[in-house]
Amino acid sequence: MGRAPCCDKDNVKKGPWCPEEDATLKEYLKKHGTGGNWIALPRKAGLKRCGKSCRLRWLNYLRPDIKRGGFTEEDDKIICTLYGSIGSRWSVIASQLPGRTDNDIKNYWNTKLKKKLLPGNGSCPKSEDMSNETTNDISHLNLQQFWASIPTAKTCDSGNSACFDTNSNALPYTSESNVQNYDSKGLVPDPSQIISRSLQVSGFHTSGSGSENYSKTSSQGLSGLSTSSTLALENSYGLWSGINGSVKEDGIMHMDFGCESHDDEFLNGCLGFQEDTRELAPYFGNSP
DNA sequence: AACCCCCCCAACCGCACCACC
DNA sequence: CGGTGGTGCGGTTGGGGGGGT
Repeated sequence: MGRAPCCDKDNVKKGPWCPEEDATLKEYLKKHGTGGNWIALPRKAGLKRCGKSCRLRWLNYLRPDIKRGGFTEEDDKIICTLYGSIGSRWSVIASQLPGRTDNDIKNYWNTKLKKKLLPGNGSCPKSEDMSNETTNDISHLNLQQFWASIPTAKTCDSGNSACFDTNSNALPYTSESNVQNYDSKGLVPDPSQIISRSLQVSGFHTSGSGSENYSKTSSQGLSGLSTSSTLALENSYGLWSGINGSVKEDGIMHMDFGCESHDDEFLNGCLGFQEDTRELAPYFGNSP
């Protein structure tokens, strides 16, 4: 038996909002706020709308600080980079673009950016474009917020390490095969390639000998770093922009973010593919 | 001018998660 | 600890507008 609907669907208006409804909702929220209950809000405000609909209308359209249209190249890059890292987690991506809504970004991606990413089309920031900007400079992003959004860690059976359950969408790294098309600096030309069960990363520069690696779990925060933990990104795409890296004796591929931290050195981290856990692991620690 | 097609985006839907009891 | 209600999120849809013929 399914759960009860959130509202009486027969008695709520659906479809486009009229200016009067917008005004009513705005006026009510201005006077009373949400009162912590969107479900009850339309009744109190005298609107024949579902609470969810009111919430959506406010968040995506009526909110005063909203920014509409006019995506810049910089916005494109941020969206592309984050989509490559975390997939379609629009709310997280939106959190990096003040004034943008997840719905707006989702629409923008589906109608514009996705097309740019198709092979042979690309004007979305590709490897060459982005490599001109030293390394992938995403230092302006709120990385603490970004990583905090990644799902809760679970323990996995690889010694004392913790890994993140990716619900099958982890990058399919396998140790037994090794032919894939990741570019050290740019987009994977066709995301569907990631489905193949092999991986080869090329074009990395050599770095110094290994040092202790650090990683974080989403519940730890950057201050609670521990050794030997791994993190699998919940995504199915590879989009590595300007990342440098190297494979070292320990079987871990160390990939330098090139991120600069505003407040703490840990953000000079690296990404690693760890053989024993078969997980993509971003390590936060001193770059090797 | 009329028709058609395509694109954009606002809005809906259903599910997952979380807090509370 | 399980049930319930509210919230948040991502996928999808469909109406409307604009451009092309």
